[in-house]
Amino acid sequence: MHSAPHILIVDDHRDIRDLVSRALTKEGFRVSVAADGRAMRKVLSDSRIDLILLDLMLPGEDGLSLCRTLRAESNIPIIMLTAKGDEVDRVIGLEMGADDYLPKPFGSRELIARIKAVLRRSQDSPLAARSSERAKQYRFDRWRLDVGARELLRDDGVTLPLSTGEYDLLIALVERPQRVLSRDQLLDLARGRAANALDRSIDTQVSRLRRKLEQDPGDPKIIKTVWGGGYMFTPTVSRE
Amino acid sequence: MHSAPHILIVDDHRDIRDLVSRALTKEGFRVSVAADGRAMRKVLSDSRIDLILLDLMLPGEDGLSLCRTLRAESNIPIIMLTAKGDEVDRVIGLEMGADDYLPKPFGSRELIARIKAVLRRSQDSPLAARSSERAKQYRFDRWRLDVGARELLRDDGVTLPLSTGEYDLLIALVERPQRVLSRDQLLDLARGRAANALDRSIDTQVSRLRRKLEQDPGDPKIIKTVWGGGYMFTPTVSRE
DNA sequence: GGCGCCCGACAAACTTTGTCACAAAAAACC
DNA sequence: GGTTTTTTGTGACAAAGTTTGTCGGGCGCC
Repeated sequence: MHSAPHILIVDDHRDIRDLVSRALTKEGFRVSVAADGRAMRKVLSDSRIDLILLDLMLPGEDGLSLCRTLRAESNIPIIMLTAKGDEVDRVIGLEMGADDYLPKPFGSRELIARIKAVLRRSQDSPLAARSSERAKQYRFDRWRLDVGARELLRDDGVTLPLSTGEYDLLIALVERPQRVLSRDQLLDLARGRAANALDRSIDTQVSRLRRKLEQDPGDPKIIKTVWGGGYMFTPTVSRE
Repeated sequence: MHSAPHILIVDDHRDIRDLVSRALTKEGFRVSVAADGRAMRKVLSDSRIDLILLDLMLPGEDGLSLCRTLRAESNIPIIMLTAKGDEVDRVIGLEMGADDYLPKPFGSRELIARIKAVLRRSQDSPLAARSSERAKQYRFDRWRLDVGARELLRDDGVTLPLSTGEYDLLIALVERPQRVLSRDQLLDLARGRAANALDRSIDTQVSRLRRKLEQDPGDPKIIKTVWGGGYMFTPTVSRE
């Protein structure tokens, strides 16, 4: 990936979030933050995260159980952070599926080195790590999107070929129906990169998708434009 | 083997992983690391490993039971590492099927010597190591791939001859259906070597495979291209 | 109703992939 | 042991896919 990886920091201490966030930003990463599990889930559904820094001690649901939940549904690499440096936590963290473990206090140099190491490792298996696994199908309007076969089927049986870019964008939309998604978000979700000022690539891709799946591309019913906001995927989607 | 062997280090101590990793890389090996059994299995499914360095003491599933499991399903050579230098472990390790045994602390010179010895030994009996896989068949689309006979059979009874390279690539794909595999991964899985910058050999081989097993090689349904990502084997595969 | 900004469309520039021809390497054959 | 045949890798070029630039029209705001 030639674009900056997107790191999510989950920690209830604002000072830590700010400190780490600044260090990572300076290093060129894109950074999001969350103070607890609920906020974490929100960020995960709004953007594509390449790695999570997860504090062990959190209010409400603690880091370990979050880690286990995350592992159950995705392969996003996790680095555990913890104040206690004892062996027990370390072992538990790795058992829960963390990819690495870093005891506080840590220096930013070390943190960055660890992050890069974990990212490098997880990139050896690039797309395998991305979408939640089991073969699925989505149904909406008169369409069926087969995730295993990367195919778009119309109710009358016709198979519409989708390019990789169209497919990735459609998945991002279909998995977040009835929500306004900004171009930035879509670019992040579908391509894993940030937008630069005059970025029209999402517009172009939406236009191509509409041409393929709208009955009247001039009056779109499925992917609607939200003026000044982005796009919204309006049909109800059923997962199978 | 004219290409660098790929060694997997399984140890929960980061410092050991890093140290050994550095020593082996300097020696010209390709290296992957894993902190526990889960990570180990992930690496094994994503790449072709020529030898495993397995720590006896691991969080969760311990080294001995991992060793036994590994032996049950593959013949990858294993060198056991252990902190306790007593005789008992050594005997147990070898009984579990390890190919060699190395007590910590060990020097990198000694480690490398043992690795080379084990690799040499396992290459002396290359086919013995391979054919112990019980004869299998894979079915997909209208094809049947007979692993024992290295034959590709179409439902109408026609046998399609496959070259060694085509066969190896097809096996790599068939064993990882519905997953995007990068060219690097495929090269590693099918040829056991790393890619150099302008490597088009996988493209060519995929093209040749498509010509043989797709109905319309111009619009492939079985091996799909993921633009910027690699290839994906889309049919559901059943093992017999 | 006019103004400025956002969006859609199209084309140009660029990147990635497919395939061909041929050379190199490996295997088979005599 | 040398020659023929088959298979595999490589570079070139065409085709497909994606991003960027530009322009005109439409939308909201005043």
